[in-house]
Amino acid sequence: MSPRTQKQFEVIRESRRTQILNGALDLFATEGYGHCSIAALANHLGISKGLMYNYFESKEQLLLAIIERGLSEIMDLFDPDHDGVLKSSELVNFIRKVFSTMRSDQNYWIMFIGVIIQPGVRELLRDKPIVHQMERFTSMLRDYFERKGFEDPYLEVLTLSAMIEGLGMLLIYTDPSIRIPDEMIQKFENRIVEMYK
Amino acid sequence: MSPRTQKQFEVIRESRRTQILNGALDLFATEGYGHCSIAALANHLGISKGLMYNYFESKEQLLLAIIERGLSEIMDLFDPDHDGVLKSSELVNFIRKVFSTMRSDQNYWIMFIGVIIQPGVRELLRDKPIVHQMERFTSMLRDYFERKGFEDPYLEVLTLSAMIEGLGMLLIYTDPSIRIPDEMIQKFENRIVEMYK
Amino acid sequence: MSPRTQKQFEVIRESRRTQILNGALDLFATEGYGHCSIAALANHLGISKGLMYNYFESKEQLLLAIIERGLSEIMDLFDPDHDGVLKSSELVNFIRKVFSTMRSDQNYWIMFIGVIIQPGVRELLRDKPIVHQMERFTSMLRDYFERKGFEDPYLEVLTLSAMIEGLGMLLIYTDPSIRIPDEMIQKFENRIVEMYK
Amino acid sequence: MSPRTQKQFEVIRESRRTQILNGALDLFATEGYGHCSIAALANHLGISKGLMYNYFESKEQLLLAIIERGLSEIMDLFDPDHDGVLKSSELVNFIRKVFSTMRSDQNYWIMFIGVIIQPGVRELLRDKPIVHQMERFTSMLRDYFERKGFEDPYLEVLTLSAMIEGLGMLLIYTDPSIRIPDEMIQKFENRIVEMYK
DNA sequence: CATGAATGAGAATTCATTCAT
DNA sequence: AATGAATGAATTCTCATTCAT
Repeated sequence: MSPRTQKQFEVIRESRRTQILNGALDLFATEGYGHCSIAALANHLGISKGLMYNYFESKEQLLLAIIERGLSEIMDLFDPDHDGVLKSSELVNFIRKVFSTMRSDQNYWIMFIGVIIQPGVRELLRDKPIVHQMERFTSMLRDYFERKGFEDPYLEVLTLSAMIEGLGMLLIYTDPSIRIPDEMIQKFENRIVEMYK
Repeated sequence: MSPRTQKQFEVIRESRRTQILNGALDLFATEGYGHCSIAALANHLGISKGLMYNYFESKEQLLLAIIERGLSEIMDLFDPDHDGVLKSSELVNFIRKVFSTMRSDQNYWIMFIGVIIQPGVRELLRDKPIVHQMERFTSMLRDYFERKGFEDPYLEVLTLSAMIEGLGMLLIYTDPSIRIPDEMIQKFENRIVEMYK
Repeated sequence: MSPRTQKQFEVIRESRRTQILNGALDLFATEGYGHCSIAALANHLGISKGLMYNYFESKEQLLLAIIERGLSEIMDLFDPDHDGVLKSSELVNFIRKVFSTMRSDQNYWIMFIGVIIQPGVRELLRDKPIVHQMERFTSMLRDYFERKGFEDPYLEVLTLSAMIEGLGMLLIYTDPSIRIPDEMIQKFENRIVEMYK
Repeated sequence: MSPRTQKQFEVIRESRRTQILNGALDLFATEGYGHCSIAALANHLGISKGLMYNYFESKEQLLLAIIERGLSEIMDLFDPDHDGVLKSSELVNFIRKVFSTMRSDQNYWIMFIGVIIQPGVRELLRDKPIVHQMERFTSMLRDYFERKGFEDPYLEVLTLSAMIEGLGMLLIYTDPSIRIPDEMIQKFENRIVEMYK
């Protein structure tokens, strides 16, 4: 009967926030951000429409939160010891993890890519801390290729990034009925690892 | 003022259709398909809302027409002599043209990719003739790599496709203020040409 | 069967606009701006909800348009020959007309006063041409009292304005069951006319 | 830490109630009753939304309490010895106090007038004791003018009331940048006092 | 062929109020 | 007494589409 403590409220908020974030990712990924209404989201989550606005300012801010969290998760796969220097094993590990994630969470990637290239989304992201982390990603990669003795490190950054992104795209719009076989993805992954390990 | 002939009507219709298609691509690319209303489109084109429906069944069908035309244009870069066999010079030409288009029409690519990965769009495209052409593209490429003696032709199809798509993605979401330099894109292009010519 | 001309469309728009303006004034006055929904307004007018947005950007802009039109009408009672100089007969006429309007359109005044003193409304009105006209009103009145030889013309502007406004207020919140008798309003009106004719 | 006595509880409740009343007046006056949410109010007060409902049945009842308190305060300026008879000095005092309050608490008047003329508010007030007090105010004033030998006492009630209300209105909607000078208000006040002292 | 007024089905959002703790 | 998460009804606003002219 005693009132909830500050702590209790925080726990409730945090878990609810996560629940909404996950549910929204789910729905946005399968139905598309544009076609998914707040009503549908609330329904999917079993909560009221209003509650979402208790946690996020708008549908757009909710999307932004999803993107930020997603990018953070990718960045966390990178430079796990946070020493600012990329080791060969760390890069290999990163590549392997990214590929396995792409294989297992395709809907996630569809939504993710579909969303981050929307006009307007980049503007929303600008000045978010996550963007600076991504720049750090690029520069660490460049240093790595420099140390490895590649002739044009930046070209390699470009090549590696493009190959990863590109496979993501292929996975997305290749017709499900003629799915790219998993062992082919493995080969592709191995090729990249061989090139840059 | 003699009445227009059948022929004249067709010319008028065709040019109007093209005008709408171009204007819609413009606007969808810069504003995003979802954020762009028919009213805004009509305004942008200097025509009435009703007229659009005179040429396209719905906003969705308009989008579809844009995509089909876009894919056709890409396919037309390919196998120009339509003999079903890809020559080395044809492939090189194709790669060069794709890259130069990507450099000059970035908004087009942003919209294009943003649109084709929307959930629902792939369903719309299914069974459209253009999709069969794209499958033809893949199989011709595979044949080409086979003739060239590559160990795993399909892996090369994957690699080439991924590298092109991937660069497209990078161009799209790289912050404009730190644009990828054109000579770097050239180097990347050259690398691909060297790999597969 | 021929398409409507530009002129025809203008006629339609103007008459519709007026209809909406009148209906909204009606409803805002009797129900109160805050308690009157767009749905109720559309219903009252026998039009769709959406149509109102075809004519006014928002509920707030509709309100603004009502106020502007209302103020214009009052200003039009003033200085009818537009020579910038107020004649005694013109002032008397103005006072008489204002009082008769207040008597006959009480709901209008209730809404009008209720609305123009809302926080935020003054900001909306700022820079509208009508405000400049109102300043012209004050300065013409002051000139008039100066010519008439009043010791402190501005004090008379204040007194006259306050008496008119004040009666408006009294009419508004006096309990309808003990209505101020019309002949009392007449006496009040005569007193003002005597003071300033 | 002995348990609080009944008395202590009452003191706490009363001070909380006053705090809420003052804060609500503040916010309603500056933001407008309609635009001010309970959440905003709670935030402004540093209390929870729920607590407000512990003291007032609803937002509407809170508004009513503010109005009643405000009217009471004005009435208390009147007939201070509660003998039911208005003395000349009492009337002068009343006028002086009303004017000084209007000068110092303009936001209060803006909200107050803005609120009491809302459609629906008069209905809320009906049958409240405060309304009877206001009628008593009118009748005492009338008696006063009768004793003073005015030809038409009710006309003077009307005139005095209108002049006070009217100045209130002028203060409210006169553009702040061209504020009515305080000495002009003084002159206006003196004029009224001279008329009716 | 061309127009734009009109519709109406939803969409996002707000917010007074409740209630478990 | 006090909290704030949760609700849900109401509200503003959007926009693809129709249709009379």
